[in-house]
Amino acid sequence: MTEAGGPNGGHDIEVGIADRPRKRVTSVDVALESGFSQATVARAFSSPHLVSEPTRQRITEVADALGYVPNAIARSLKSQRTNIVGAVVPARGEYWQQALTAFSRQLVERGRQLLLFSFDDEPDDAVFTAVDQYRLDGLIMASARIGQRHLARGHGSETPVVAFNHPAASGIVPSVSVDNEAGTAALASHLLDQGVRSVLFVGGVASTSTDQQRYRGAAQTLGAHGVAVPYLEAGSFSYDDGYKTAAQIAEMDDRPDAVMVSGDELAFGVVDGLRSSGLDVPTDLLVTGFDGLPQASWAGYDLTTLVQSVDVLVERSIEILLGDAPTQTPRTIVEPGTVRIGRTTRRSNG
Amino acid sequence: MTEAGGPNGGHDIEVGIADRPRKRVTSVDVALESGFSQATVARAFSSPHLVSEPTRQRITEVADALGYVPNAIARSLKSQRTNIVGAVVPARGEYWQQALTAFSRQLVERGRQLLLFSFDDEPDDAVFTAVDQYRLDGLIMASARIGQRHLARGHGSETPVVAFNHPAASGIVPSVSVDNEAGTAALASHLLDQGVRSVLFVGGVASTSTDQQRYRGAAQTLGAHGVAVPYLEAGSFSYDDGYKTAAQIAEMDDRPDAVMVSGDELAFGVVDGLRSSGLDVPTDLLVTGFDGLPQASWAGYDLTTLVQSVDVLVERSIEILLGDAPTQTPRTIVEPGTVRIGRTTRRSNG
DNA sequence: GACGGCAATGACTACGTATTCATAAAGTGA
DNA sequence: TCACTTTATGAATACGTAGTCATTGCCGTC
Repeated sequence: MTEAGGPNGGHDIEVGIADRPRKRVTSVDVALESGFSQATVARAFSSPHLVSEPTRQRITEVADALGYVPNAIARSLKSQRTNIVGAVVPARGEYWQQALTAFSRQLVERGRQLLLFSFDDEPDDAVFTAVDQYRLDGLIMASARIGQRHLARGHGSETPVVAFNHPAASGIVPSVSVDNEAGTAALASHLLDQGVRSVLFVGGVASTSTDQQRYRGAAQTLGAHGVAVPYLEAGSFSYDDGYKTAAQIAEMDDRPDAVMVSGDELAFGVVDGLRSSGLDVPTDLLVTGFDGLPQASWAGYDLTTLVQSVDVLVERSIEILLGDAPTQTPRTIVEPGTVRIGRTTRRSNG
Repeated sequence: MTEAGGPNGGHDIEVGIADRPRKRVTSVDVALESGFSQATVARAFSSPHLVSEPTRQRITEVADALGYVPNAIARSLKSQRTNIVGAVVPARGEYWQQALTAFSRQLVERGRQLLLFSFDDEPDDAVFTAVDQYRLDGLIMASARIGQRHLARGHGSETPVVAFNHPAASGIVPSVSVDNEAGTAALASHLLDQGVRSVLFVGGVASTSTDQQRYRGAAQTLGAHGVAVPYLEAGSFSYDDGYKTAAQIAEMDDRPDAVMVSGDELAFGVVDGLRSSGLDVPTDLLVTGFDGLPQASWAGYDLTTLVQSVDVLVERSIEILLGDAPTQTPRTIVEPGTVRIGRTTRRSNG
C-alpha cells in the first residue's frame, strides 16, 4: 500500500490484468488524471455550481473511467455531518419492525441512511456508546422501555433526539406518539355501544408509559359509565404471553364481557388462546387490540383495534430530527389514531 | 477553534453554566488536560496494552471528566475499517424483517453496526451508490429480487458481499440460503403420505430463483408419483395476493387436493381466502407454506411449512463476511430446513 | 561497566475530503 | 483604457484519529 514503487509508476490504474484494483481511487487520482486540482474535483461532486459545466463533465468522465466514488467517511469527518441517523429499536415485535422499515424508507428518501441498533430486552449501555462514537446526525429512540437515564443522554447531547412511541419521554426530549388515552377511550366507547358491562384490560408491561396511558383512557371512559376495569399484566407484548393470559381469563369465575388488549400482537394471542379454550370471540367475549398492524385486517383475525398511522408518526419524527424544529424546545407531538371495527367486537346477538 | 484566547484559556470545560459544550472534545483535549500526548491518549483507547496501567487509568479518568468519546468517523478514516456492515433488504415482508433483526443482533454481538438499506420493489441504483460511498466492511444482499447487474457489483468490489436467500447469486458471489428444493420435496412427500393425488403450486414471483427451486422440488417429487403440478403465480409474496389467489382456486373446476404455497405469508392469505370462500382447510384442501415464520405456529393458522433456521443462515452469512473465508472463492452454503406439520395438512378423514 | 533488548511515551504524518484564501481570467460600466 | 465585480480555479489547511519512527529510561547479561 505505502510502497509506491513497483509496477505503479505514474498511473495507478491498470484494468484487465489485475482482477481488482490494488488501491482505492481518490479525488487526487481523478485530479491527476484530469489535469484539474483536487479541490476542483471535490467541488465537482459536492457543489457542482461552483464548477464550470465543461469542467464538471470532464471530471465526471474521468471519475467514471477510474471508478472513483467519493468517500463518505472522509466527507463526514470534514463536514461534521454523517448523513446517518441512528435508531434504537426493540428486536422483536411486529409493530417495531413496521416502524423500522417506515423510518428506513423515509430517511432514504431524504438522502439519509439508517444505522440500526436493535436490543432485546432493554438497550445496552454499549449501544449508546456506539451511538456516541458515530457522531450521528440524529437518533431515534423507539420503545417505551428505554429508561430515563438513557433518555437524559439525549438531552445535552449535541445530536438531535426524538422519542418514538415513548410518551414518558415528553419533556425530556422531543417525543412523537399516538394518542393512547384517546385511543382506548374511543375503543371503550365502542364497547359501551355494544352493551358491554364488564371489561378486563390486558396490558403488556405495566411499567411502560404506553400501557399506563392506554389503561387510563379505558378506565376513565368506562368508569364514567360505572364499569370498573381490572388490569392484568401479560408480561410482554408478545403473542405467546397473550395466549397464556387467555388461559387465565378462561378460568375466571366471573368472566368479563370484553377484553381490551394493549397491543395487537398480544391481542392475537389472546384471541387464539380464548378460542382454544373453547370460548368464541365475539360470541362469548369481545376483544379489542391496539396498534393497527396489517395482520389485524387479515381475515383470520379481523380485529377491532386502534390504527396508528405509523407513516405519519415516522414523518413527524423525522421532521423533528432533520427539520428546522429547534432542539431547545422539547416538543411533544401526539397524533390521533383511528378506530377499526372488526369481527371481534361484532355481537351476533343484539 | 485555533483561536486559543477568549474565555477558554487553559481549561476548556465549564460545566453548569453553559447547557451544552460548545466544542467537541477530542483526544487532543484529553492529552492537554492529562499531560500526556495525543498519541498516548489514542493508544489508551484503541490499544491499551501499549500503555502502562496507571497512565491508562489517569487518561480514562480525564476523558470521563471531559466527556470524551472517540470519534468513530476519524478512526474509520485512518484505519480503513468502518465496523459497519450494510444490508440491502426488502422493506416489506415478515420473513425479511425477521432476518433483518437477526442480522442486527448478531452483528452487534460481534461489535459491528448495521446500516440499513431497505427497498420497496427492486433496489434502487442510489442504494448502491450509497453503499459504495460508505466503504462498508461488508454487504448483505437479501432477497432473490436483486438483479444480476447489482450482484456483479459485489464481485470485483473490495468489500465482501454475501447473498442471503438468493440462490441464483451462487457462483457470482458467496451465497447462503435454505435448501429450497429439498424443502418442498419433503413437504411433497408429506402430502403424498396424506394420500394427496392432485397438487397446485402457488408461487409468489415466478422469476425469482427461490420460487423456481421450490417449485422444482415439489414437481420432481410429486411427478415421480404421477402427480402433475401446475404452477400459479400470485404476483408477490404478500398476504393480500395470497387471499386473491385463493378466490381463483375456489372457482376452479377440478380443485386440487392440496395447495403448496411458496411462502408462509402468502400461505396465510391463501388459507384465509379459501376459508372465506366457504372451503375448509384441511377438510376440503390441504395447504403447506414455506419459511417457518413465527405466525405459522400461531393457533389461528397452525400451518404445515418448512422451517428455515434463520439464525443459522444469518450466522453463516456473517461468518463469510467477517470471518476468514477468502473472498476469491465464491462459496455457496445451503442449509437444510425442517418440516413443521400443522393442522393445515392434518386430514380429519382417513 | 558497556551493550542489546524491552517498555513507555512523544513528535509527526497520513487517511480523503471540504473549505478558506488567493489568484487569474473575464466581463461591466464610465 | 481603467477600476471593479464576478467566475473559475489552485494552493493550503483542518477534520480527529492511528500508526510509524525516534527517544528515553531501565533491566539483565557477559
